[in-house]
Amino acid sequence: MLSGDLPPNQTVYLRNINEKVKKEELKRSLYALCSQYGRILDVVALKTSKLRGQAWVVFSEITAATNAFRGLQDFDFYGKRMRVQYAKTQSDCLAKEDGSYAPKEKKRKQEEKAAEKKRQAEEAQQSSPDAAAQSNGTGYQASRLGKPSQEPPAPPNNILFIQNLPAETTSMMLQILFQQYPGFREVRMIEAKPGIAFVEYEDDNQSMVAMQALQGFKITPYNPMAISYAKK
DNA sequence: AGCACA
Repeated sequence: MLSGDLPPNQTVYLRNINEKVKKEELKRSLYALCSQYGRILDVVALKTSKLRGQAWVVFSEITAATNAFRGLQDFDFYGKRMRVQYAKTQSDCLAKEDGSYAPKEKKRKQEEKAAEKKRQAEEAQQSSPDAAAQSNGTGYQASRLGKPSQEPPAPPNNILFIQNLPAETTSMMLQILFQQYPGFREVRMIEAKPGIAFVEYEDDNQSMVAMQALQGFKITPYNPMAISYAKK
């Protein structure tokens, strides 16, 4: 009897994750990696002593979870072989959808405290007169894809040029995605130029395969990546 | 290995 054979669940439980990865980066990398298998509703990761090295990824469809279960078994993630199981229970974000969510007694007090804190923070916001003016209301900056260029796109070659990446993107996150395709060599990012990256493959065919696979791929819900060939 | 929902 293997420990891993729980019944299928919309949520996959991941373990044997490199514990050095920071929580926010971990969530983003998992979001990026797991989005290949379907729409993700939530990623949960905690770094408490009992829960570090583990994460839950909640899919909108059980079939997506099943594909992730198969596709990511033993996936090399930050240098460790990730293990995938189905979650034992339903995720809260799904219970909230179908109305069956009942907060656990344990947490009630903490939540009340958090709500109180939030209220106070909002009050503080309102007393700052130009807080609203600093935001464009969309929650993120207008994307800077650069001026529509007159020049024709660069011809196919072994280096991909990636644009429209969210500012939080790290080269490790891109490596996790792009190294899944054969011939991967390296990711290069430029400190002074957020939102773009170069990904090199051994040859033109391999870069094309990766481009087709990841064109428009969303690392976060609002940033479909735009992949073209690098100018040489 | 460890199954949560900061």
